[in-house]
Amino acid sequence: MDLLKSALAKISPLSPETETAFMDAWKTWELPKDHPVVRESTISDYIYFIHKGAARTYYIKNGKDITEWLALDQQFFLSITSFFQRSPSRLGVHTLEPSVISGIHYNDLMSMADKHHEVERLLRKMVTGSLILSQVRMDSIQFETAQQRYDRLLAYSPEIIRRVSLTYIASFLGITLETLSRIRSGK
Amino acid sequence: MDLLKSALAKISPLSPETETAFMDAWKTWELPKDHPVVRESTISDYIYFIHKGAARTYYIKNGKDITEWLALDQQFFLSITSFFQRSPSRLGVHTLEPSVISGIHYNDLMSMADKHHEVERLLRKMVTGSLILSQVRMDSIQFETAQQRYDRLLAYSPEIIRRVSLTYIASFLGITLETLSRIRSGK
DNA sequence: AATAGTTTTTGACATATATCAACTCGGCCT
DNA sequence: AGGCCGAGTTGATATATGTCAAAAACTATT
Repeated sequence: MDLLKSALAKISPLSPETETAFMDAWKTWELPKDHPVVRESTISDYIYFIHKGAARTYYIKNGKDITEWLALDQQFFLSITSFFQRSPSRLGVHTLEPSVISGIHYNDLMSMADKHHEVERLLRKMVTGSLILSQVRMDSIQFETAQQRYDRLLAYSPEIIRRVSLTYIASFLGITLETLSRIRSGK
Repeated sequence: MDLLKSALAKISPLSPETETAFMDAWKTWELPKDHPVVRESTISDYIYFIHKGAARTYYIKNGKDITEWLALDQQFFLSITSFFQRSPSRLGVHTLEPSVISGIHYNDLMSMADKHHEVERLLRKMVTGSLILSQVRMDSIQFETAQQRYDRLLAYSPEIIRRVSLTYIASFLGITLETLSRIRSGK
């Protein structure tokens, strides 16, 4: 729980009382490799935090499996549209390694945000961070070549390249496995 | 000011006292056509609301003028990364029509969000809405063809196509003017 | 109405990346 | 150890969209 606490504290500090109450709302699961976390076509009710391990957010687009997000140790992840719009998402999530994952349910988070201004602020900052990331990623997809996107990932998160299979990385970067392979071999 | 009030109320209601205080923090400008709103390479200090008119958010990427966002009547707009990260942005904004625009300064917004839980909640919901939009747009850029993106814009906001020049629409859709022209002529 | 200026269209060609298909590599199982 | 299976590589070809250049269609101004 300490990793989660300190990850949250980095985003926005909570008073001791609020923190205690807030931490109580999180549940924790220990999952083996290749285990589902969120089933496709359901409403994704949780924001997750991965203490240790790796998880992949994906969906099927035109019969193809697309990696939407890759989360390694100490990262948060969620199905944004499903969670906030309370609508079933095409998104699924599964572990890529044995992982320890915590999650907080939408209802619990919202009622805490309602009760505690500090939690509302924390949530606002988390969402803002996500939004900035989303903008950067959009820019990258729209204007950078496949090579540049790969280089950016390598710089930003070499861990991903070390721990995740190329098939998943390719669709995460929005390119095919073949193109990624050619990029890595240097043309 | 009523348009702004009701746009805000639609996102998250404020108590009468908070609303009064909050509305006071907004400034309003009346601008002619083709007038700058935010200069490039400065920190964008405001979240804007356009009562009536049209504005374009743009930046220069590799010597090209790229439209980042188009806002018509009753929409909010801002330079997300610059505003929240407090960093100079490459982003500029200018009017495309004679417009009435209001804005709230970062410092004022943040101090109000600090003081009033309700404002914090409003801000959180605005950011969440932006995030969802950003996700949808990313998905569109990554997986839809130019034709599909144009069709989507036509369905979602025919006003934009009626009032904004094709040059700007093209870069907003992430395609060239020539490609857009061919799409419109039906191949 | 004529001119000048901008915006849009059209055409020929270039290019990054996708697609399809075959081959290779490396780990895993009995 | 041999063989199998999924993952990754390599090659040939296809395609959507970009680039460059010129023509045409609007718009505004005198």
